[in-house]
Amino acid sequence: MSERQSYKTKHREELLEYMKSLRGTHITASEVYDHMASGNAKIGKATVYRQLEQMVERGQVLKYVTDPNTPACYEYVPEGDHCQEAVCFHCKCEVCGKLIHMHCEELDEFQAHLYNHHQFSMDPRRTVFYGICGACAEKGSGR
Amino acid sequence: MSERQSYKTKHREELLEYMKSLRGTHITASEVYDHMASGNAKIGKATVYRQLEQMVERGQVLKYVTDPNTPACYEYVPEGDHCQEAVCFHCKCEVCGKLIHMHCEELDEFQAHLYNHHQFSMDPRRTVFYGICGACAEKGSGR
DNA sequence: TTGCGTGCAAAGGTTTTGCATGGCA
DNA sequence: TGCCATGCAAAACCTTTGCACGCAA
Repeated sequence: MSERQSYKTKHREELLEYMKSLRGTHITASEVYDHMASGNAKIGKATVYRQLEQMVERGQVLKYVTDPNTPACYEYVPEGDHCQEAVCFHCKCEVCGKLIHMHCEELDEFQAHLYNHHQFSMDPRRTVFYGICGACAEKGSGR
Repeated sequence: MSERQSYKTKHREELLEYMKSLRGTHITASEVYDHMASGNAKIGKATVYRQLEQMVERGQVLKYVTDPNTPACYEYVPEGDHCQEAVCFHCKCEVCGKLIHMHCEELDEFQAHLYNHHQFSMDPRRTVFYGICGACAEKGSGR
């Protein structure tokens, strides 16, 4: 299986640069598109999707899918962090739909526990915790 | 937070019965719809989606989402495995597709941590941990 | 010159929703 | 009687695709 050729274009660089600048956060394709449109460099929506897809294939960017009817989120993977290093976890609020970033020791510990006691290697890049975020819980309680 | 009422209808029973019969396998909403249509009981597509959604809310069925452009998959959770009292979590092996049920203290603690420190109430009925099970990891290591 | 990259608009496919009607309790 | 369930079709949504042109190598 031969890798497909790829050219180094201005758009590719700009997009990757933007993704890098968001280090530690995720973003949807639409948001990327909007951002690029608001700047001086206007990039078509299809191109955004195509470039993002390529970045995912190269492992430069992670893609999170939560629901079929919700836009996918993309996140830049810092150079050194490739593979197992500390990756972010995500929580998805079922009320407001927000995808929340998370990074904490307890999670790492729990992951280790899963591996040591249950022989299960959880993949944080695929796993999303569903539930209700604090803000929505507050509003909802007064329902 | 009050649970919403729900009636016991013929369609609900038939759908749940069908999901049960698929024990150990997942299926898409469309496939469920097609199956029901081929039988004598014709059930509307919207109803299939709505019932499946309710089953997910009750923890009777798990929902898997892979890609935004791919239909979601549903899988029945065997009775014995979803315990009423203690909450049950699920791990899904991405290699063999096996659904693993578990509940352990560490998990409960982690859930509590999420709530206390991140104000996030995780819903174990909707959350699925993706990863690789012990058996597959062993086989895979010789890759 | 070759073949990937790009833009636009249209297509594609799944899931949701509106609304009137039917059925459970 | 009061709600929930259902069906149908239309709507909504994100994402992909077709095609002609531009640009990297």
